Amino acid sequence: MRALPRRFYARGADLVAPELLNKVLVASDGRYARIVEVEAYCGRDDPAAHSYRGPTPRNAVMFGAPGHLYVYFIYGMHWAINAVCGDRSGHGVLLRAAEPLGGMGAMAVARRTTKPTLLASGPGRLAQAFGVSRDDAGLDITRRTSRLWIGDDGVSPPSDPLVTTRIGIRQAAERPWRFSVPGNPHVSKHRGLPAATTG
DNA sequence: GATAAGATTCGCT
DNA sequence: GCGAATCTTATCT
Repeated sequence: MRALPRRFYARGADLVAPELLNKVLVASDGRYARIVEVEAYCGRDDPAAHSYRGPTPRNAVMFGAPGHLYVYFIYGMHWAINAVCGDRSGHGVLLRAAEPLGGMGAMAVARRTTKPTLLASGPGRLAQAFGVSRDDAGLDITRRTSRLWIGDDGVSPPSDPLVTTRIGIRQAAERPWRFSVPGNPHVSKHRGLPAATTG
């Protein structure tokens, strides 16, 4: 499996996000899973983005080179994983859910459940399944030598991704920036509103 | 230095 | 469906 090149990430998060569907998140210990649900956060154009008000110590990595990992801690108990996108402009794609393909034993231990659809269906669950924490902030996900990276195993993104509004935000909640693989049972159960279609 | 809110999950009803 | 758990960060004073 090849790693996605840095130029893949060097576009707006809203463009990168749907193309990350069906790509594979790989950990160096053998855990890997197919990405089935993502959300785009578009920097200074996006009131819901952590980077909306400019660089801070927490979000600094989002204003660095694309193809790195932005990791944050939320609600006092959950970690979340983002791929930094764009051109040092604060863009990122939140990885919300994945379908486990390998290393499910380690994921089950980390998650304290063996049910496949509970291993990585949700941003907090996905991070926990992969053992992600502050230590992984800033990882270069374009390199196969990194503890975590994103690869392409030849499966194309869906030609008709399900496009809805994002989950759990209050600002700019109406923007159609959540993308998922239609019908995949590992997509998180939260309901976004259907995005307006162009016909 | 204090406070409020947060890109969530889980268990109980 | 609802609320607790739990702590970091940003934004005040």
